[in-house]
Amino acid sequence: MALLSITVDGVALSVDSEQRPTHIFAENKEIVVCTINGELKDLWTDLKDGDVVTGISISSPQGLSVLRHSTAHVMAQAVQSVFADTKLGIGPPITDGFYYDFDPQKPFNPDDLEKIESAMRKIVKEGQRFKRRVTTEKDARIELSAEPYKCELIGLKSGEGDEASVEVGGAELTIYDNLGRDGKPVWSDLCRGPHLPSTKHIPAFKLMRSAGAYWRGSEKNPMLQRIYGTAWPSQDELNAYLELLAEAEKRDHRRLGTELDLFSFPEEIGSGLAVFHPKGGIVRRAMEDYSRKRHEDEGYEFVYSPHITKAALFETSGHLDWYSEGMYPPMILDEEHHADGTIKRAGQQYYMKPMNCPFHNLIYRSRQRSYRELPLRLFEFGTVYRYEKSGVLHGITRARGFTQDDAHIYCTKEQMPGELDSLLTFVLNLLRDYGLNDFYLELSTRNPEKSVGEDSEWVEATEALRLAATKQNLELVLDEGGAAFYGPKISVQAKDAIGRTWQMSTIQVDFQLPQRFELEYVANDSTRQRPVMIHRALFGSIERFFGVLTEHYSGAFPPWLAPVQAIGIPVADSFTDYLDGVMKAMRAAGIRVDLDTSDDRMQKKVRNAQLQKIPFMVIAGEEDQSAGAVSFRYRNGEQKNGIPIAEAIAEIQKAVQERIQV
RNA sequence: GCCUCCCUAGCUCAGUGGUAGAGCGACGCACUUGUAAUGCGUAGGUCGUCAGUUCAAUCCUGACGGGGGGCUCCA
Repeated sequence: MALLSITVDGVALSVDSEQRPTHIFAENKEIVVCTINGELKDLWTDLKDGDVVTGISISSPQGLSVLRHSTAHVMAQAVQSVFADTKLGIGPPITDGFYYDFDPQKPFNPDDLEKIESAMRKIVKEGQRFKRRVTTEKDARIELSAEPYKCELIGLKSGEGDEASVEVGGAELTIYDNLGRDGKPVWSDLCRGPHLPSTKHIPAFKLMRSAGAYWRGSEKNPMLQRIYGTAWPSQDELNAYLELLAEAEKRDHRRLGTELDLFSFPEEIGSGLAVFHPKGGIVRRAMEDYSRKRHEDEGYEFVYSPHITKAALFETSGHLDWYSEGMYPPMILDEEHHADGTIKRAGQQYYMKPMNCPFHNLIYRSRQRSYRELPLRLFEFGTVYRYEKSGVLHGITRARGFTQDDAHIYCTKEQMPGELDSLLTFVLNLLRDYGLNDFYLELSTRNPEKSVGEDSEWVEATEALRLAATKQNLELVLDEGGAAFYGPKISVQAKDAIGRTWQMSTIQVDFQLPQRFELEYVANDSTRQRPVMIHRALFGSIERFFGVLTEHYSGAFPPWLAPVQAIGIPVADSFTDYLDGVMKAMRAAGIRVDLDTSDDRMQKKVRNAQLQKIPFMVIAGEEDQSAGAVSFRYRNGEQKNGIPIAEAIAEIQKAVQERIQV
């Protein structure tokens, strides 16, 4: 028997030539796949002399991907066993799980998912081995003649980067056979691999939902049925993941919006159009007031513009050419008709504004501008209307009418780097004030095929953005070619309390609009120059930011944002008058208070206040009254008794002023 | 826009081809209580809208409106 000299996890070993990684790592159940000479391979791969083998744990990022990809295969096998005549699409791993696209006779329903899941459990229990087999394009086409989508993929073998590469992206065209107990293939799928050694290595999985999805991601293609699933190295990790989802559902802003009486979407108004109730109104106003104050401090000037405009403005800006399908259709005014219905006099078209920048440009252009005025920073809480496709609406975070905290900065080329730098610092600090602390930045650069402007302009602006970003000491992710056609941008991504990422602020350089609006300033040498224009929004939309904060805080807003900052709860009715006096003093001190004078027992009042997530419960009974004091109960259940009234007021005021969470 | 599921009281949800029920909430009465639900009672619904099938529709079918989950999109 021949011996091979190989390196395993950095240690030189001699093994006999029959040995494969699965034998070498047999002791360590965590190892489910390996790299051989740097390439990710099955544990069943044949070894050669000199190979460098490294075991990959199921819990590592690569291991998780393989686990999830293999689980997708098991699901596909189960689907075809339960629903014969189902054609296969693709089935890659994704964050936290996997999906597989199918073309079934009938779309799946929730009962089907249960059937599929139990078929999967059977396959997992059988411990089918995943066996790699190299094939040729010709043979594969014959073998997969019943799988039209797979055949389409074979032709795309060289395709890189898209999800289909999981199937056919490797150097060789390969098929994975699942071997039954007798060692014979029970199911096969065109796939690049690698896979777990066997289906028995899938510790914990669950099917989540089915959904429609366009074949290969294009709406021009037929729609397939996608099933999403999740898979984890242990049942505990699966449970933790499911708990996270349950937690996310509990803090869903749409649910909290109803529970806390913040806002609603009356059907009568229309899809994607919200009304804010008094309590939501308080939160929103607190958000706006603080933002306004900070912008004032930062040298912004406040402007206002109308909600509708004649078409010409959006012709100048170009929006009617590019985005008219995203705009509400025009109102036609003053049109006159002949008796036969033909047009006697053409009307004027007015549009709802989908953005504010053209208006701000008109303000800039309303008179001659001097270099001494720059940078000119125009700010507006501008309400815009966009005809979003019905399927994309999502509560208050993706609506058809919303208000941007929109500003446009006009500056000289020389001022741009400094302006971007201070702007980014301002943005991040403001977001921190609202309680978001975990950020990364994304720099979107030019797509040469779809962009306007000079190379030198792009380079200059992109470098200025990059420099500003680098200074923040935050992770910077490059979004190559992801810029809008008119200029590069930085976006701030923020992580919320349960680790979800939200795209927040954007800072965008625009080479297009100053030109289209012929914006100019008079430079110190009397020449006319074109200013640089920077678009920026911190919240993006106030409504969306409201929704994000609601989910981030799970409705338990910090005192400065809370609709009711303190609620008075008498131990019994006889203390209501005393507490009313305390509440009046608090109100006079600028605190938003409520007094619970209902018939409920004190315990019930505490419960209600707790469910309303009110930061301070101010409780008073005999002991407090005789001491001229109150007792606090906080949202976390802690309490503090016998606080003199003045101290109680000071404590609340301090929390509000310092915008701390309690 | 596309696929799919859903719409019953203010909220959360049961239920049936013969015009409906619970819990919470609201309102009333009694009770007067020190940190997450006191008891009793009352009111509240043309079962999203409009058509169709049927002797009969909240239930079946269709269209429309609104919503959920995805896909595509997101200036």
